[in-house]
Amino acid sequence: MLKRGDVARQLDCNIETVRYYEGIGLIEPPQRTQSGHRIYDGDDVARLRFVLRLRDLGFPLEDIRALLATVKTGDYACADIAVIAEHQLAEIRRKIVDLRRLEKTLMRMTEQCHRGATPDCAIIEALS
Amino acid sequence: MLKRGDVARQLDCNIETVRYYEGIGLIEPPQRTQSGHRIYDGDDVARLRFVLRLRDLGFPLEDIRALLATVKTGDYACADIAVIAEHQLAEIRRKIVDLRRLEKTLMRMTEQCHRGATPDCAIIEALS
DNA sequence: TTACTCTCTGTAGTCACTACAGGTGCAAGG
DNA sequence: CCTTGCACCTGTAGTGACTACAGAGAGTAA
Repeated sequence: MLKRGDVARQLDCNIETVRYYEGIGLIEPPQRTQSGHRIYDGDDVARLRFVLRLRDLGFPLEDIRALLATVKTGDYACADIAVIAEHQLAEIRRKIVDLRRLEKTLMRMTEQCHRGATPDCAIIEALS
Repeated sequence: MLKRGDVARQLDCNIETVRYYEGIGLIEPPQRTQSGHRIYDGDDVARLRFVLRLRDLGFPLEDIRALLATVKTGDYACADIAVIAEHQLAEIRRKIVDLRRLEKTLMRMTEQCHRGATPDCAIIEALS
């Protein structure tokens, strides 16, 4: 039986994030002590870890919520999950493509720069 | 002389963004008509385009603000600009590395999945 | 004149947290 | 037993970079 701070330490997330996820209904409210302190059992921790792993894979919280709901019913096909995961994979690849384009542009710009002590800068030129 | 909507169309940005940038002091307030409508001249548009290009390169607005202030004084060395640009380049590369790691993880997970009609899913397994 | 579009203002909502203020609970040291 | 200090409780506000909306005034074409 862990308290909120213990859980946060164990899963390496911010203590406030745990309360936030409960507030928006992403995880179930845990048991409380008589004085009102939250106490988390092994299942609570496992469910939060599941959420955090998806988050760390870049899934938006709404997608995580939907995935949780699907998994909870048990009424889903493995193929459905694969579709969701591949959608997320496509999102990530799109972002990589975007960033690589930015990287190229910035690289070209910095290469042009003679790094002088005067304000006639190729970078500023390129932006104007 | 263009109105706000014209500027937004010309620079392909949201009309509200123009007002927002004025509100946070990122661009100077333009002239107004007698009735209070904003009117933008060529210089106004050029300055906004400069800001939008930096934004599209992923610079945070605060960095753009600082860059604008520096360029405005004219008292800067080309080398300083190069440092800022290379810092941003490093940021972008860091993000690419992060995303490529996520991509690999998700790829491995989806490859494991047999895409069946039952709920015994390798992806869910991997997350639990 | 009427109808329609554009602009004006201020404010609230988005996402995913994060930080803070002001108060209670709990556990260990003296 | 008392105090000290940390962990926890609640609600709320702030972050970044917009985006959307409500309600009112301005401009234009038929």
